[in-house]
Amino acid sequence: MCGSVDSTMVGERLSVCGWVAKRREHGEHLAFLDLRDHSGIVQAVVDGSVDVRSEYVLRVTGTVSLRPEGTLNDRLATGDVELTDCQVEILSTAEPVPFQIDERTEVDEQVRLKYRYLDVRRDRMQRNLRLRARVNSTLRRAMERQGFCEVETPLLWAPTPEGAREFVVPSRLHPGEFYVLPQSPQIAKQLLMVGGFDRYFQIARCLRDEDLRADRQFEFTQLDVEASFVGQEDIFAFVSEAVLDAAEVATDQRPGPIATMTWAHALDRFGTDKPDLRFDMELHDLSTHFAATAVKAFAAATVKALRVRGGGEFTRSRLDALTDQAKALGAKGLAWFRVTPDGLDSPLARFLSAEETSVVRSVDDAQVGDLVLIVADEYALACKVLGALRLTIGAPPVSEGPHRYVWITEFPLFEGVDDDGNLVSAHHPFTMPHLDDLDLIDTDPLRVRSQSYDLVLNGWELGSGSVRIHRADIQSRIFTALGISDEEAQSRFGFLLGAFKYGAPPHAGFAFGIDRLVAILAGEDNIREVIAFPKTQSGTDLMTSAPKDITERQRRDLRLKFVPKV
RNA sequence: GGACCUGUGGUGCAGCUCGGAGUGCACGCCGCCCUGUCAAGGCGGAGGUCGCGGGUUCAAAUCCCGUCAGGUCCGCCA
Repeated sequence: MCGSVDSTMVGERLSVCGWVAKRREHGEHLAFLDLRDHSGIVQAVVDGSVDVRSEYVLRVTGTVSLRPEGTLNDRLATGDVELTDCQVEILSTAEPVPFQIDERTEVDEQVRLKYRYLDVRRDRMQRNLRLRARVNSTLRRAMERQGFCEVETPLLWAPTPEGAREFVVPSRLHPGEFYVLPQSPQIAKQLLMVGGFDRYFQIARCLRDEDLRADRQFEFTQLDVEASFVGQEDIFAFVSEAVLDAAEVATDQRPGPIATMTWAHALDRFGTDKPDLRFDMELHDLSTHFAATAVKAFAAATVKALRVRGGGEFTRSRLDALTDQAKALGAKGLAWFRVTPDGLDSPLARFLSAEETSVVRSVDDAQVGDLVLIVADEYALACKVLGALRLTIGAPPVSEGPHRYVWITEFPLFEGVDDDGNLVSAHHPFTMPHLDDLDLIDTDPLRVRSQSYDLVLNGWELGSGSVRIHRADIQSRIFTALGISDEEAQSRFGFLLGAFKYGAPPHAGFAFGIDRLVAILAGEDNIREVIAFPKTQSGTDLMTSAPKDITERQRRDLRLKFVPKV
């Protein structure tokens, strides 16, 4: 390979294949070719008459030689040698490429995606995709070492109208009926538990027809895990082992044990269930100090504050931008206070009582030159808004700083109520409630904690899991709470409930997004950078032009008719 | 469904506030020169629907409206 030619091979006659990265001509009798493959670049010395251009594919047969004194290139791994007396065989010619296959200029992503096969020829994508391959194999080995068995599950599954929107696949043999592509192998893996595969895993493709984001594609890959006769702590141990192995492979450093934090703490201290722990800036609750305030802006259930070190320097326009962000997230406004030697500098300062001034003045040990931001609102909204401002102000780029993993535990079982007044599962309907909270299901359901958990890395949710319900009586109480009748439960999940009648072991599991893990390990802030052929934000593929029309014949077979939007 | 940012030779940018001839820079491409370069160098050259449509104006890359594409985010993602 190009990159592995070195001085130990001097004198050897060898053939290397690769692409012409660069040609440097020096007249009739001398030219240098940089021959590139994924391993690196090697220089071949050829006659000036050799007519090759950038990105031609060559087989160069030459003698490995030490470069003459004074011509070594220490910026090239193979810079002390070169190939001489070369025979050049052109395996393929190439037209000028739409962008250069090097790292010198950032190319617009639209162009990169259209010519993705050229983009992946570049070093960045080579590195990222090869890192991903190593992470995959590391995860697989870690799971096998821990006694897990890899089982594949179907891509063509039955519709379960619950949760994420599914991709639908029309059936040819059963016109008018449909398969769906799985949002995750959730139910399949629980059936495998019933089937006696007490330790299952799979590197599984999941598909969700929801809007795309920097960290979300229609199709993504999860390390999917489920085990019987185990609890939350066991799952943490299994998954931590795999994740830390992968991190070690990627960074040559094994992170320490992964800490845990309850959902309630994460929300309270960081304003989110996926805290970025690379920096401190915690939220502080001032509600009790403002319980009887005369300041209208602070008359709310919750008053939360964030101290910004050095934020006294923020310009008025930056404060306005933060205020706009707060409002966009639903806050009525954003109160800011500059801490100065003379007290608080703020439009609201003169309305505060002496005691309130002193509370604000000393939030989180604020010093002169700091800024204090305050949001007063319902608890959840105040947390969400200040949590977002915390990230805007303090979060380093994804590619910077340490990797801070954390387990978030004790999520609420229900996250709210839908339009019909029924409770909605926070995770999924098979999540085991916290056993201490069973009695709250009927009396105060929103306070029921669940035995579910997330794994978070640098503010990104890597994945989630839970202890599952294996007892019919508890499952039935949950369905009742969710407003799912017996009949409905039977028609939606009948095969699972049926399976549970024949000896369901207690089980628990987890699944995390490999795309997201690899992106962060690669220092990328976007999972498209670790996916060979990703979709755009509007779900198109700029290379293949998918989605596209199908043929009349295909439509006929499927008995599909397109109804235009009116 | 919504907010914001971006769109100028093949690529990356500048030009846009404050309208005045498609102006400039770097890379690439083509031709010629060059026997030790490696971001090679020198000389010359080609290459444009300023995303698209409309409007304002004597005049639009520039201002206004609409639209398309890409991105970031909100909603959405059990």
